[in-house]
Amino acid sequence: MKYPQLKLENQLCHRLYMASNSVVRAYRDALNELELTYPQYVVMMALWEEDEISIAQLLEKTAIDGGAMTQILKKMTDKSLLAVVKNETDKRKRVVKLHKHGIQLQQQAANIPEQIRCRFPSITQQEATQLITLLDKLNTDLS
Amino acid sequence: MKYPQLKLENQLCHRLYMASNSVVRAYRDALNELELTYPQYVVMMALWEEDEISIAQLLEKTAIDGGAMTQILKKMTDKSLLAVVKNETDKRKRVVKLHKHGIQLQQQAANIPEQIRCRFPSITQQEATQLITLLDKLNTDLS
DNA sequence: GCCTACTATTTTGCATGCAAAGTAAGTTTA
DNA sequence: TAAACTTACTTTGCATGCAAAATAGTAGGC
Repeated sequence: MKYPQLKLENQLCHRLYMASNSVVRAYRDALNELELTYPQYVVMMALWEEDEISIAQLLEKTAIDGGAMTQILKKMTDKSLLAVVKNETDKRKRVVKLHKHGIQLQQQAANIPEQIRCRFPSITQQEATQLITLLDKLNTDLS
Repeated sequence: MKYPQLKLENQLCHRLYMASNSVVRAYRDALNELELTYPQYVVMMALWEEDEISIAQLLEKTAIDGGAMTQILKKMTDKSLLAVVKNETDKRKRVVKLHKHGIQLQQQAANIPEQIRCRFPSITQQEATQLITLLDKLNTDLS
């Protein structure tokens, strides 16, 4: 082959692409029970950590696309998981606030991380930590 | 926090989600010059390695969704990068074959890997290899 | 050869991811 | 203070990713 650097086998990025898709797919069954998609689950995790934050803060924490976030919050509002309320101080800003149902969902979600963890038994705890460290480096470079 | 396992900070999967999106975004400028999207580029890489393979083989190599692949090949056909031809032996199968333009594009793509590599300077070559190894493990577990 | 099962691919409907344009409100500048 | 910016979101149009159903076409079992 003329250009070995173009072989799929040598592409770190293609590995990431596959891994990300596989992982999100792996969540599907567990999340279906909560009637959440993966991005919606990420939004919930962000809000369980800190409720009543602005949409900008939510975008920052989740790294979800802004355009998509509008739609995601709309759907989650329809499901009564949360509400998006105006900020009187600065009317451009909007604050996201969990509803009762959204708060209660945390308990049902508590066992999901463990469930997913079982899906990649070949990865040791040390390797998982290593992966996180390396991906954080990558994400810092690309942000 | 009641459930530390739900903290975003502890989510390997969220790191993957961010990294995959960031990396695909990083390709955009370089790929725009070739008028390719990232999945389309992956298809090209697969075909540059081995031309005239069936759609099933292409799906296997690229890990792209089957439903999406139909659309992707349609667009690439419109751009005269390739053709999808019937297999006379087994009429269910279809074979993907690069056109002249698609073959020539490889040369223009040759410098893309290097360009992308420059976007994450914090990652050493050794760490990149390590990442690939770990992601392969993960992908094997999830496949 | 006929019916059933299986395979390869496409289609459909929904949920993002993304760039770019649009909107509304707050801030800065001349 | 009015025009020019900037901020915080929302909207739009396009390209997937995904599950599930629909379409051929092929292979097996009787």
